[in-house]
Amino acid sequence: MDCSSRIMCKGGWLGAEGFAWLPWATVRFAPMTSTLPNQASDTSTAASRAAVVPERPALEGLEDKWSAVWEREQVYAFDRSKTREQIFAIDTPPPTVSGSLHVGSVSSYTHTDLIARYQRMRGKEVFYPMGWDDNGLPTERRVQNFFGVRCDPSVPYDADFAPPDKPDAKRQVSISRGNFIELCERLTAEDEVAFENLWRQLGLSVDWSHLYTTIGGDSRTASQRAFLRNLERGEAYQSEAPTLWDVTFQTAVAQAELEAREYPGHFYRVAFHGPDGQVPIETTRPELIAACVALVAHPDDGRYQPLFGRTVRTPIFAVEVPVLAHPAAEPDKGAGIAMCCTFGDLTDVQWWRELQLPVRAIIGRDGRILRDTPDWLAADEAKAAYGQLAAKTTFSARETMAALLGESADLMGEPKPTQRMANFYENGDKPLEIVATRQWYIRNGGREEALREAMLARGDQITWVPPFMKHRYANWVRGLNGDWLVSRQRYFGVPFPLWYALNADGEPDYSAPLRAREDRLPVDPSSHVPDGYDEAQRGQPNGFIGDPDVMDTWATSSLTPQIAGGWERDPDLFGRVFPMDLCTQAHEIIRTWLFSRVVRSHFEHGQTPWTHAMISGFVLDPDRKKMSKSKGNVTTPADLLEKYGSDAVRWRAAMSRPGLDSPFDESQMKVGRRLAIKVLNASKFVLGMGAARGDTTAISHPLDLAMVNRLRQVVVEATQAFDRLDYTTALETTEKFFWTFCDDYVELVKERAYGGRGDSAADSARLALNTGLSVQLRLLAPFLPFVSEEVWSWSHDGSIHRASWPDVDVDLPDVGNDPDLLVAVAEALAGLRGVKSVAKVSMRAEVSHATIGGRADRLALVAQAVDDLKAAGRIVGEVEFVDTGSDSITVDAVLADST
RNA sequence: GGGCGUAUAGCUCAGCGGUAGAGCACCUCCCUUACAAGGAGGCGGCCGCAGGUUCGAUCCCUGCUGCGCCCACCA
Repeated sequence: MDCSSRIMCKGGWLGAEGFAWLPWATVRFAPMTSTLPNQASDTSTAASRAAVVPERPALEGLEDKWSAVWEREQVYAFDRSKTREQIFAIDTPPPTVSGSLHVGSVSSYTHTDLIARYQRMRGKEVFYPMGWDDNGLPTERRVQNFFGVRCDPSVPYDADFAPPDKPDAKRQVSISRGNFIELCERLTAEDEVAFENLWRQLGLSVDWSHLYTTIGGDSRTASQRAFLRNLERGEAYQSEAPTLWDVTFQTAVAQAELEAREYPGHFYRVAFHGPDGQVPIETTRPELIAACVALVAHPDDGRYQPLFGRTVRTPIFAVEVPVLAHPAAEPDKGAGIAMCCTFGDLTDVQWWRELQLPVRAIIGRDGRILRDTPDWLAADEAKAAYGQLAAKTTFSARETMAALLGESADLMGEPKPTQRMANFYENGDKPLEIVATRQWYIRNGGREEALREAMLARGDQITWVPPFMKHRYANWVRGLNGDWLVSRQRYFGVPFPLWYALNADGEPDYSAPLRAREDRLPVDPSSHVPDGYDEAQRGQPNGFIGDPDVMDTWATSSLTPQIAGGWERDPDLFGRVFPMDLCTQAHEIIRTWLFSRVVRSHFEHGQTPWTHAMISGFVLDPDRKKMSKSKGNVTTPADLLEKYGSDAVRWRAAMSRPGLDSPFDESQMKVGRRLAIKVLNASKFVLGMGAARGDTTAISHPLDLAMVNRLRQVVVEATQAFDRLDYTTALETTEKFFWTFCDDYVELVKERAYGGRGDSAADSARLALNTGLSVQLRLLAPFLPFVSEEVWSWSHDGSIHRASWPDVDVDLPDVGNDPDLLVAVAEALAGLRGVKSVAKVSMRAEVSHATIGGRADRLALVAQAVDDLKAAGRIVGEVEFVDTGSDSITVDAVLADST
């Protein structure tokens, strides 16, 4: 070995005995345990198979290559022979198929996959199914236009049906619900292929044999069974009540699907006619004056107290309505007295209910003013005025009313423009109306304190990541103002498994629904017949009709753990995966998907559906606005994956922590790509270094031992981070070490590994390099599944994704060496580089004399690896150590050229 | 209006009672036999504002302010 350099000592602290234990004299590490681990032998064979390392490794093509291999070898197949304790089960959101996947989806699903891959390498059998949410309105609309058909539930199923050759949007063919669903399935199947391909390209380690769709048979069966049981236990009920109604889709919608948006309008100051003169009110909806049932003011409002208990006459229609007191009226809003109509808003509903007012509805399900003149309008002038409104949309009826009020001098002053917030269906573009209809509800705590508390308690049983997301859940549950409205007046959804008997007059008896038997599910009540009836009795007096409605899409997706887990369909499987370990999703659907699953699981199983909920943030556009298709600021993920590689995009996703929104920044993708390329090149170097003799016990050089010990710390930290679902810290810890490994450690040991200082010294370096690489590849595998698999394949037969997660007791000998040795030597090397950089010379420039300053104990560490430092720093002359007492290592160097 | 989060370098973000950190960007230099799709070095901060606790506060407490999200808000 090269001992030609003299170690000089100024302070006298570095006596000859200080080097007695230097590693080339004595090997100092704990002996390996008798059971030599697999990975240790792997690393020793790794170098010998280096012939397969490609000459110029590249990222291009790795996605196609490895996703095909993973599929062929069923690397991610779930082994259902494992017990519940050995299994890690994940409930992941089924993407809406008729939408499109965006970078936010890619980010969020990657987060799930990181955990899945980590748990799999930790030895868990991971149950990671995927679903497609193809059940819902967007699909319906698309199918109608694409095929030129419309669903008519009264039409019987036609097994030989074929869609029109030339779709005619204006003359859509009426088809049965069964046929309509078949067309929906046919169209969504194409989208689902594209979705699956994208997920495979992204590297999601899903077991595709467990794929489900929310409109598929298993989902229909599970949805109907769960509903029937809710009904049986009294958790589901029907009610005829004012309901939020979307006039475009002509369906009821639930509280969870509302979105408040700004909506332009005007305040109209309108005179009602009181016994003592005019009573002005302010309204934004004068078209509802015909539906007015009362005026309401606050009980303490002195202005209106004289009117309480008396009546006033409505303008134009001359209907006498009472003036009533209710605390929900706000004196400082508008005129302080409001007209209560059936129904203009939810406050109207409250007044109507609590003041026991009559129903005077004038808006139909199509959002237009009812055609027939209501019977409460008696005066001829009133009937004439109504005739001008009938069949108009609310918008044009409002204009007509304003004109009429102007003519009758009941409009006081000019209407004042205003921006008000109005409730919209989240997928709709017109404000919701309120229409009294018969609907199905599932209890969710919105009306019962005890159930609400139970749901809050369920929230407490879940471990939330990040923890503050629990507030979102609690906030929502506390703010519920009614039960969950689950029926929709639509077709492409799961039908209610119910029929209603018709009496002699052909009127349905809603009080005693005819229920489908569980063993006949799934049923379509428009095609199937209830027990005891035959098809000929459908719609006939004393016969039956099917329930025409379908369930809310969330009524199905609220059962994804049950659907994916085989509830009642495959009890053996269900017993192994439920309750699940993890649910992952974005924060926007805590109120819908997450909460509704808790509700269903609470009723059916008496527990939460999973133990942990990991909530992703959004990917925002560069201006920190939420990305949305309507804004046109969506970046398509396929292009990104193509341009930078999936590993790079996954890296970017992994850098955003759970629950935190993160702006999209394409330059970040380059950073991830650089890491992936670095993995290729560093691996090529290490594996191309040649064979090393022995196992990890032959690692003997102090620098190598320090690297190994530092890596032990990294493994512990990354593992602890992953265990608390903090994948970002796991990545940062690993990556930071990896760059040090490449930039400092590899550079320091390069010459020695090439054999420049003898076989024993070379073996130590090569073994440490191989061990270090093996461990780091496995630490990186969840993040960079493609490049890590590629590199692993150069020296292994099996998949890295089924290799074991690094274990300090198995992979890395505990050598009791100070990990700071690597840090201190790297600082010294950086100092040498700094000198050269300032002198603007090549890093290859030789150094004739170097003076290294620092605290004595750290200098002693540097001294142990001074041979490698001299090689890497091209120091041809002496190295002098000076005790400066400072924590940091400083370097002065004389360049050979300038001496 | 209620709730939650957030405010640190030009950008994206760590840190968190003890002398301010990383990556990107920018500037300078270097073709070095794993990697020029590289490498090395450097410039760059009233750690939002104001109080308080403390020997000491970017960190803990209080109050403001900005930004974001969720909820409520249709007279």
